[in-house]
Amino acid sequence: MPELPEVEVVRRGLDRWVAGRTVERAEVLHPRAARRHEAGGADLAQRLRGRTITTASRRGKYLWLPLDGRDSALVAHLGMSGQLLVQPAETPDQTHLRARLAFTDGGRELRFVDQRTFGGLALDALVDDDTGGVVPASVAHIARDPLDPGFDDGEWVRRLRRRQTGLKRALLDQTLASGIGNIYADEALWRARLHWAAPTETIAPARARELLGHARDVMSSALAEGGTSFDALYVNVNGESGYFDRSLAAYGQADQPCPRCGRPIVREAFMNRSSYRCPQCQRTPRNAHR
DNA sequence: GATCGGCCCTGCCCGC
DNA sequence: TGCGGGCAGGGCCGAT
Repeated sequence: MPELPEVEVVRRGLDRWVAGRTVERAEVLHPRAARRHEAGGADLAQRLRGRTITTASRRGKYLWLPLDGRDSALVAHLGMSGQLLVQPAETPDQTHLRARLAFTDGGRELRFVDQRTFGGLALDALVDDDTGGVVPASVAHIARDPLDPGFDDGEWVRRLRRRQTGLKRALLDQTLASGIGNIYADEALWRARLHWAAPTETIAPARARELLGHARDVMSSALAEGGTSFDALYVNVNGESGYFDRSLAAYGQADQPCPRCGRPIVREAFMNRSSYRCPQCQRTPRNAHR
């Protein structure tokens, strides 16, 4: 899904449905699901047995479930197609079921389902990061996200302007600000009337702050609507989809009229993916970083 | 050190 | 109807 709003929807579901529960049995059904756990899937499953999940945390697109003792956590990343579902044990196995946790209370299972296997699970030590937070070691390089109360807007602007690249690359860089992916980058740039290739090094600080504000606003709005879903792949822990796709102005809107000026939105190749923009509102800058 | 392209996967949709 | 190519919301790794 999974950009910040969608991952936060999942985090809230996990906090409600699995916090306080003790793992009776864990199974890892596909090796790629545990490839970030160095000792492998069997080791991961064995180490989870008997551990109690205390809460559900998130930074950017990373989720983690701190375990009793609070010195380690089960880390999850959904990748492009991952789902964490809380379902009755009698629910038939999904085609792409990659891992399963059953709990001592005999209630609903936690399932990791992932078609494309870009996502994964790992057990990791919790460490202090350099911004005063406690995160899994494998997440320590990820910046705080714009919805995090500890996010430093001024520092983001300074670091952005030290980069020599295009605005969208910088928005997607999870070590600068986390949680923003292809959808919300395009939506924030559209709202700010900025081109994806506009240079980071010459953007006025006030314009940069504006762009950050739009990124924050668009992700907050998406979160309020349960996230963005184009199809059944992107769901909360109960398998339900969000509604924000109805509010997208640019992303995925090729040939549709720009909601501001009416010019057709264009799709352009970008980093082996796509970028969508309005050719009128988001003019190509002279010194673009292609 | 910073930046960027390639690549890891599966499935769906479209055009031929 | 069948097949091949392109594309999909991410991030790590290695080359430059």
